[in-house]
Amino acid sequence: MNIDTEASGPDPQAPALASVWTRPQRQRKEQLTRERIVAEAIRLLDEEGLEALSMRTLGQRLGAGATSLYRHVASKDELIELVADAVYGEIEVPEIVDPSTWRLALHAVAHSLRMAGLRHMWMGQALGQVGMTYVGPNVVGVTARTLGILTMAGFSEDEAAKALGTVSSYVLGATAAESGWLSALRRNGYEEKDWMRIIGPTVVESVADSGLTEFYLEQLKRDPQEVRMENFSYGLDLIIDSLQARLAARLADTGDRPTAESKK
Amino acid sequence: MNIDTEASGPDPQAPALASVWTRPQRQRKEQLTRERIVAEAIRLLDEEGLEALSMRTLGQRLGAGATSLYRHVASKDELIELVADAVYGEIEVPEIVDPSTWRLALHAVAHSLRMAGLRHMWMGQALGQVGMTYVGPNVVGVTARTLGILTMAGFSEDEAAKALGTVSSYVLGATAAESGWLSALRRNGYEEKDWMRIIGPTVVESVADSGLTEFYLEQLKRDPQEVRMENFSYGLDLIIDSLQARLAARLADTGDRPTAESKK
DNA sequence: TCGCACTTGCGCACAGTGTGCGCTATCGAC
DNA sequence: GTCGATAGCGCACACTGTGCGCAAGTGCGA
Repeated sequence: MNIDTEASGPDPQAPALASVWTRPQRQRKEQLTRERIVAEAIRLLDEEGLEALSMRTLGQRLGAGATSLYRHVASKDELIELVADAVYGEIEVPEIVDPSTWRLALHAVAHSLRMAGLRHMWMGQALGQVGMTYVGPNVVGVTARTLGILTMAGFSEDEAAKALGTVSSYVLGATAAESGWLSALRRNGYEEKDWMRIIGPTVVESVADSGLTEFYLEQLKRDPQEVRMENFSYGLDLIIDSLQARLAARLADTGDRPTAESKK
Repeated sequence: MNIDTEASGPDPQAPALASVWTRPQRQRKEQLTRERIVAEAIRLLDEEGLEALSMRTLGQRLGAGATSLYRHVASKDELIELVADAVYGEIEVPEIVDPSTWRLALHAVAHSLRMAGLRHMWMGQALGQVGMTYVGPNVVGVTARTLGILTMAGFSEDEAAKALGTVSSYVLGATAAESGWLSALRRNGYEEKDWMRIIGPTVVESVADSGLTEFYLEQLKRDPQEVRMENFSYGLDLIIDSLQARLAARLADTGDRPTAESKK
């Protein structure tokens, strides 16, 4: 019997089949990889928020022990960096052909970034936790491509960098505030509209002596989502308008066509 | 002996003196108050950063047990809200008399906010953690006074609110990025200059295919602190310039003097 | 003056965290 | 078939926020 088992088994096909089915079982359990870990982390974060992300629960969701993750990820902070960079991978930077469309392109990037931030409402917290200036490949990619748009449009490299810095600071700040607000609401089980009705009076009272009450009361009647979008666009336009003015001044000085000098 | 002890003690002065010196000892230990807790928390945060703030160490610094703090503060999150609001208390909003100086005033508020954020480099993280849109008295105060400046200058309430939202999103985003960057450096024991020299080549390599290398290399030679300040001012001017343009357009339409209509 | 209610502080305990260490399987190459 | 490498895991440690119940002290009414 022992010999049988070793040689070919009682039923020659059984062990072969067993080994075929047991070996993949390990692999069917879809070996832990950095990609799988990051993907599942994002799913967990989207569902439960940043404070719910622990190595133990993440491991559990992957059918693995907590410490197994450390074979692929050096620390929780590193994982957060990876996850943040992955979100930047969702950002779309349009390939522009006509440099004069830089305005639209920049708009698109900004809105894409905002939408990513709102899809993953933990993004603001995560960036704060991790330093906000790590250099992941996707971040670098988005940055480089957007800078490309601006230099093609005629901005100097120096000004393009400053401009992009301004836009992304604004977008990140605004989006962090928005998503922080929204997730705070959700954590307390409120709907956006209800909350407005509850906190509204308090806010109004607080600023009563500034004579601003009517305006705030007016705000409460509108669709909050629409208001947020409008506010965001307002600020973005403010910045882009100024950029356009500077670009015009610059081009008037040199008298150059933008495409001629920078489109290599 | 028992009777002695009860009546007046072996040495009559000893117990009296003891009670005199032991009772104040409790009060000398400067009773725990919310203010003291918040102040010490800020000190701890400034010295050691957000991740070093634990109820136990904070209690220890105050000569108290960890759970004693909970008599004055509902939770750690609430403490962070208090601490964040306290920082807003450091912001200076100039009292303006001439409405046309709104530009300068807004500049001053923005820079004051940035400086507060850099003085307390944990501020960005804290705001992210706590929702960023809580309504503490100091936040409300700064907001209301700044809105006052803008409406006095001639902005409608609607536009003043949007404008302030834009500015503070930008400032918070930019400052969070700056302080995140700086504290990440400090955590790893680098000086700003050293780091630039270390990471510089990597960044340059990353964006090499965009042909932006010369510019980045140039950046590395300058004083980083000055560069950061310049970048911040660039973005702020971008926004304020646009605001001025909108205000001019608005006033041209109505033909009103700003002071006449809004100065109460 | 006494006594009582009430505040303030604290120790204990619990559940949960990130992560280092060392063991055990399994896999790929010779 | 044997062996080195590597992935995964259990255990353990130090540490976290915070609920609970008890002790000490305070101020107020009788």
